[in-house]
Amino acid sequence: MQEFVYIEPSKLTMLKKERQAFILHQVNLHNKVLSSTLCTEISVSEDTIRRDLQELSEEGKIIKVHGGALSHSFNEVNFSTNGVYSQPEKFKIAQKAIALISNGMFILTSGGTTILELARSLPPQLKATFMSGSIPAILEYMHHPNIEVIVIGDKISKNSKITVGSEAIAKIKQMKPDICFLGTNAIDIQNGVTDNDWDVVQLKKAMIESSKMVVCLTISEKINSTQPIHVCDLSKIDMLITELDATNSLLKPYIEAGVKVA
Amino acid sequence: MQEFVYIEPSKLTMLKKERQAFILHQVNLHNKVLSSTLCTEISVSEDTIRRDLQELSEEGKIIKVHGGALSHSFNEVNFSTNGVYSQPEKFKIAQKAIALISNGMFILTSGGTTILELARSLPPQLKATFMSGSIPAILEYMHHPNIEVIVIGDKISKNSKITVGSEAIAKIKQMKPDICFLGTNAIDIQNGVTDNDWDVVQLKKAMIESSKMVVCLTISEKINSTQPIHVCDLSKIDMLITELDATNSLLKPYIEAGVKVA
DNA sequence: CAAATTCCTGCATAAAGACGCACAAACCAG
DNA sequence: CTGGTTTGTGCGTCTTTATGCAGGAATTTG
Repeated sequence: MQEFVYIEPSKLTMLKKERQAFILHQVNLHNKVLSSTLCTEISVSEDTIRRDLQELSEEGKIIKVHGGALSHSFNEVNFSTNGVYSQPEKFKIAQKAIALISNGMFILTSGGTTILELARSLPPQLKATFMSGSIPAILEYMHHPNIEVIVIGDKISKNSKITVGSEAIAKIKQMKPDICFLGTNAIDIQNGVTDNDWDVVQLKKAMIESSKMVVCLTISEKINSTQPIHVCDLSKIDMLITELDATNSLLKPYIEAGVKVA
Repeated sequence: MQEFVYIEPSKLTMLKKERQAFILHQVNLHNKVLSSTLCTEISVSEDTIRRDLQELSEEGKIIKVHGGALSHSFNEVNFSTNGVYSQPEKFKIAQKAIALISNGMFILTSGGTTILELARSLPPQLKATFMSGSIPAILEYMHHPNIEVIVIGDKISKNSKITVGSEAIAKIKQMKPDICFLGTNAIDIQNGVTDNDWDVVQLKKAMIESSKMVVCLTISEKINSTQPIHVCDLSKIDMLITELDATNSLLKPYIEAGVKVA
């Protein structure tokens, strides 16, 4: 019935999931998409696009608005460093993470709000070198009196506010940090650490490979959840830090898998 | 001001949320916006702006007043409010600088409050690539809807809030930007451009060498002043932008020395 | 107080969304 | 293979939303 049945068999395999992945990628890339452009790009009806946006929105991956969709970075006003929503969980996580840091260490960090909380909570007397490509995190490190900040340069990914690309990865590979703190979007037993932004995943992979010790920070909410793109197996993780007590049953499988927990 | 000739009417569509995010950003930065300015900037009717301001005001994000809106003074953004010195002049400078930029250009900028004002004033429709090592400037570029941002990585110099060092210089040398905008600390006829931070000077030298066109931005107050470290001779400068009218006698010697003035 | 903005209230219109329905393709027992 | 079920997609119709426009009211300003 539809004309595309005969035109391009390769495009025929543009399944729903595939299409949604494409849309999500576009949103993450450009921070916004218009339904109209999408439907010409993918050659489907506006209805289908709308349904896709609807679903993605229900999954919390994008924000649907009249005429298209936006990435989350739009209404998350984490730009103002004055803690709008003070999150006690993240504070707790930050405290545990800080306990791992000693004077003179060389620390590599990813982005994300948990890392940001860590950055804010660093004790003023701490002397260390922090390296990151996350602009918000760099801002925080910069305010600290005794911390040296190394910026990883490359193109900025606007939605994650972090530099991504081959230059960034190459730079990371030259380093051998004592600890790598990873803000973690999803972690589970089967798939290990997963994420939803391809560029960020590449970066995290490099960070994990380079570092002497890899520490994942995450609120318990994200434990046992999965995102589409694989970052690393559990075996690569040295420690998992959540706001939970180490004895919490939710963490037990991870301990059994050989991950330290704090 | 300059006009942006726009070929693609489809891309002109700015989603409501997007527009409001932009407005909110402007309000937070400048602490005030005028409806009239906004409606020419975003190219929508004044009515739409008013409705946006209305909604943002109802959400408590701004304070609507006759003729525009104000930011909540308690929610201060750390950088914008640390007493930007002589802002009206810098705004004027920024406007002149923006007139030089066209869609698709690759722009290199240094740091400093004048550059920051330039970054804030970039019209939302402008599509260009900006490269900088200045964290505050990067923050601004990052919030712009259509600008790609390349971060120059290296160690952060805390007092100038910019990345400095051999890595940064090496990176700059690989580039060939269309325009280089230099925030300028001191300039005079005999010594040309001078500055007071060794690392920053090294960086600026590299920027000047790499760029097709070098534009110095400075408030007139700094004209005919000298700093200890030499950056470059006047001959390297293609254009000097101040808040003054080009006919001002203060600028005459520079014009005679072959520097364009705006 | 008068002139000029700016604001508000409808209203018109075009675009986008929601909902029901049809139909093809895939899926799945038997 | 077959007949039923599920799923995905597109098409109409109707509703909602967004935006601009026109006027009269309200306000700032000199």
